[in-house]
Amino acid sequence: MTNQAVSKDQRPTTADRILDAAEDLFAEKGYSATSLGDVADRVGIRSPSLYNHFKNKEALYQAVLERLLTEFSAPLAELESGPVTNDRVFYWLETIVRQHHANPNLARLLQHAALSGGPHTGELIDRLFRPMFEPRAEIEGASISLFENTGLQPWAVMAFNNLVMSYVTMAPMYGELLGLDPFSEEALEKQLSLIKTLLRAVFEYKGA
Amino acid sequence: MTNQAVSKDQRPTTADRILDAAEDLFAEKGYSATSLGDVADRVGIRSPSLYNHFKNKEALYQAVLERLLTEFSAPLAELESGPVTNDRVFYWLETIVRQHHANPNLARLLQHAALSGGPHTGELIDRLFRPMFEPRAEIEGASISLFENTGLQPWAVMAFNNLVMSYVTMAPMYGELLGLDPFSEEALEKQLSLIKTLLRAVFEYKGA
DNA sequence: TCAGGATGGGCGATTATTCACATTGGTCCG
DNA sequence: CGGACCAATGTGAATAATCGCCCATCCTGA
Repeated sequence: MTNQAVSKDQRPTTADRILDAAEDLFAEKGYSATSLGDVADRVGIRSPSLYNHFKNKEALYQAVLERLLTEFSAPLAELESGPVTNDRVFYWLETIVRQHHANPNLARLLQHAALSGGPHTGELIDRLFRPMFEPRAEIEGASISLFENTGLQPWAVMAFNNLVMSYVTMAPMYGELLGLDPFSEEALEKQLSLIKTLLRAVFEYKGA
Repeated sequence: MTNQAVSKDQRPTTADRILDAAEDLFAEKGYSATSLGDVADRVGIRSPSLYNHFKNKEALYQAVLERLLTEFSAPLAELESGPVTNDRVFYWLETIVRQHHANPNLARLLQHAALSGGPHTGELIDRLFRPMFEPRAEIEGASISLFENTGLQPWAVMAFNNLVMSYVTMAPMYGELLGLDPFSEEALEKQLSLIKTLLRAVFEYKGA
């Protein structure tokens, strides 16, 4: 939240403040349950003023989505820029966990889209998930024997991705059960160590 | 969906048909994005008729939730009725995976509630998750060494639960990536074998 | 002076909810 | 057996609130 404008101006432009507010609200309530009145209230303006910056509600949503997608696309591109080794998978996983922890809104937006299967989902699939399932993404080296001939590897990719994203979308509900604010620094460390442990267990597992 | 009335009548009552329709719609769109007109249309009546069976929209939602919670509460109660061994954890996990696969609506409803953090979440926590985190739920036997002194065990419980539920809420989005209808029999087997493999890797993992 | 941005007012559509009324099926009574 | 009652259920019309969106107007800073 509170993404800053890139220019060296000190104050973010109105359009950016609208994007910030809309991002939070779309992520929390979903597209149709978010009213432009709510967005305007949060920015501190009246709702007709929004139309000075965005054509309509749908365009505002698209702009929010665009900003989030570019923000999150870097790590995966980086991973694919070289050979996919165990170490680099670890590093990539840690990066996206930290990224979703720092800004949970993309995961939440994605979850809303997946649930209501709206028209936005197609683009999300192509830009976020498709690259992960390219044949390119096979893990090199013989170190991963667990899913070798089972056809389960794409399913494992999906599972680990779900694990990262559902932490963001579900953890708030577990908050008091765990006795820890899920978005605290301490919780981040715990979730990182859990996920890395799982990944290590997968990598080092030698058949039954 | 299409939960049948328990009585030996052949035709489900109108109230049940309303519950069926509302369950699907609430699960898909969430509470506020679901209109009573949509529900009525799906049942084949006019929206004012709904008020002959439920006091208002909120009461309808509560009734849907109640029916789902009782439907899903059996397996966990069963698990807790005896010593928690590895084998019984496997069996429990398989049972709830099959259950969510057969009716994805509880997971979807839960995800909506978690995202918008509405007033419904408290009850859900208490009735579904709290039991899993009771001290009772420690796994007996020395076979699980992975999380022994790390304090990660509740986090692992959350992680596996997220894994099961996010399959239901996210898999439709992966559908074409996996090349398989996520709710087909074949996909169920794949997801079962993946989750059991992960659990086995966790159980059998012996330190770093 | 002028353009970008904010505003109040208002329009048409949708929503949850209410209410008076029609229809129905079954039960009781003569 | 027939008709009178009744409770349950469905319906159209209407209401108040909210929503996305448009427009004429106004303010302000360069």
